Amino acid sequence: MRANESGRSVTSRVLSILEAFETHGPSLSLSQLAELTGLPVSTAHRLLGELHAWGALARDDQGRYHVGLRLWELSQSAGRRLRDTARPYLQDLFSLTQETSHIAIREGNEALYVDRVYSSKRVPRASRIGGRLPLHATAVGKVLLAYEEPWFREAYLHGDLEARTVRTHVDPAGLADELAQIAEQGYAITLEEARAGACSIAVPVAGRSDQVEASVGLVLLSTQGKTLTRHLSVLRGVASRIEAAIARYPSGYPRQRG
Amino acid sequence: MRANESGRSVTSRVLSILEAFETHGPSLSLSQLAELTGLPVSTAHRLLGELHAWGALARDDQGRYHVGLRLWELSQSAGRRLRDTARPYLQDLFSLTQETSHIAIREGNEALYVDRVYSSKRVPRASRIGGRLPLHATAVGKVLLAYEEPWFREAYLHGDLEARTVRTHVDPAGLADELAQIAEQGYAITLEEARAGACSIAVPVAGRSDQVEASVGLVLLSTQGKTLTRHLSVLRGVASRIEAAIARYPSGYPRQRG
DNA sequence: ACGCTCGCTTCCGTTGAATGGAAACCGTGC
DNA sequence: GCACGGTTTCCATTCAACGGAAGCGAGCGT
Repeated sequence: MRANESGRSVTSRVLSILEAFETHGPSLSLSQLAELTGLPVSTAHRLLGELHAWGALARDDQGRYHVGLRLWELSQSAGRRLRDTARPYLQDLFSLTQETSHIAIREGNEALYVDRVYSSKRVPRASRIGGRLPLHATAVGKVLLAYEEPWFREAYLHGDLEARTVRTHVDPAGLADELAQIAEQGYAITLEEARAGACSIAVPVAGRSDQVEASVGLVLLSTQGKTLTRHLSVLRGVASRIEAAIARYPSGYPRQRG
Repeated sequence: MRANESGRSVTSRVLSILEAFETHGPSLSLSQLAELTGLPVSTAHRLLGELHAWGALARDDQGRYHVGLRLWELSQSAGRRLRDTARPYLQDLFSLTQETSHIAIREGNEALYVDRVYSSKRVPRASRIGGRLPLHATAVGKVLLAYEEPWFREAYLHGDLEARTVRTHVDPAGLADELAQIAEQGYAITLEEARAGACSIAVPVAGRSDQVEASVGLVLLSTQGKTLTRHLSVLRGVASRIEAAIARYPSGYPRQRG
């Protein structure tokens, strides 16, 4: 191995290629990938060839690379149980309210959207399946934060609180009070904090150990910001159904370590 | 390198680990992975450690490995355009018919389900997002096959035609006639051929080059097998909307080479 | 039409990351 | 307490990986 990034494993190089699609995807050229990964072009070319042959990546007519469907298929098993459990109820929630419904879990400092039900009618595009948004800027995220352990919440509030819109709450003391209120009242509301024009209401979904494992919410146009709580009972009803289904998970399914 | 699988690259070893989850997932122990991949246990352990540290795999309290959410997030970009384009219309189709709707593309000899809209009401579970079923055993698959090039169709019909249920059509000559009729009438129907208790109707969705790129369909209980064609007009309407949306894709988006 | 540039592809002598058997460790069952 | 099976760690050996150089092809400007 030459001095160029000596000590770097092949696995780490391959994963750095995949990482480049996270940060700069969805379509990247060979040269871009070499630059983003710090690999010489010939090395990148060789590793990309193997990933492409297997189907982890695809290549278009212009020679640009994308994530391949095989990786999509393979990874459907991740989070599938929660998604499959929640989906019918998100669908019911959508049918009852005709508003975009979604469910998120906490991943690090962000809300990760594991599913979402919406239609061609007005869709304030605040979330996307597989997408992430900062906890403090979303209703589902505020719920997840409100029910987290105090040390985590305090560490989060001491971190860098990004203002996603001009309406995002970023004052730590103000957010702490808000989260305490959310824990008391059992729901969170955001008004154009994640995205201009969109407001949201969310409630917690408890897991098997009675800890809050996810949060389910609705997204509406900001014109309906004053009447969000009218959806509370149906949201809570749906959350209860999801919790009951989670409680019915087969025994012995362990919590993830990683 | 020792004689054990000499000449095998690190990348191919890593990919063989991921492949093990395709075929034997979703939860595998270290020893199982070593066996499935043909790697010595210590080699598997080392490579798994790297995949786990990055988030490609997760490990539970019992030390078993699963596909990690990071891979799921990363791979959402694969097929996203078709999924995001089709979803609102699948949702409309579901709202109008209250039946499970799905969309599939052809991947090799199978129908790959890229999206599906369903609810907690009666759901004949024939398909699953990211799942595959043989082309000849599904309505969407028959549509895709009917509009394929003759050489592909003939090669497919000369292959091994699996009987998924006792009702699956597996006679090559009979299937050839059926596919010709499907191409003429513009829709396909299956009656308990993919799964007992479920029947389905599907129509084609043309891509930009007027070739059939996908197929959209409905799944119903087999008790409604005699009245499937009453859904034809709404199915065709939805297919047209999806085609129009595909036609509006930004210019220069190349077909995949892959 | 031609020359230049840039990105991609292929080649191969050199070398250090990867190898995997052995030993140690750990948890479970008897 | 012991045996067993699975997991984890170590390290001497070696060959898969490296990446610079050269070649190729497409696109662009003159």
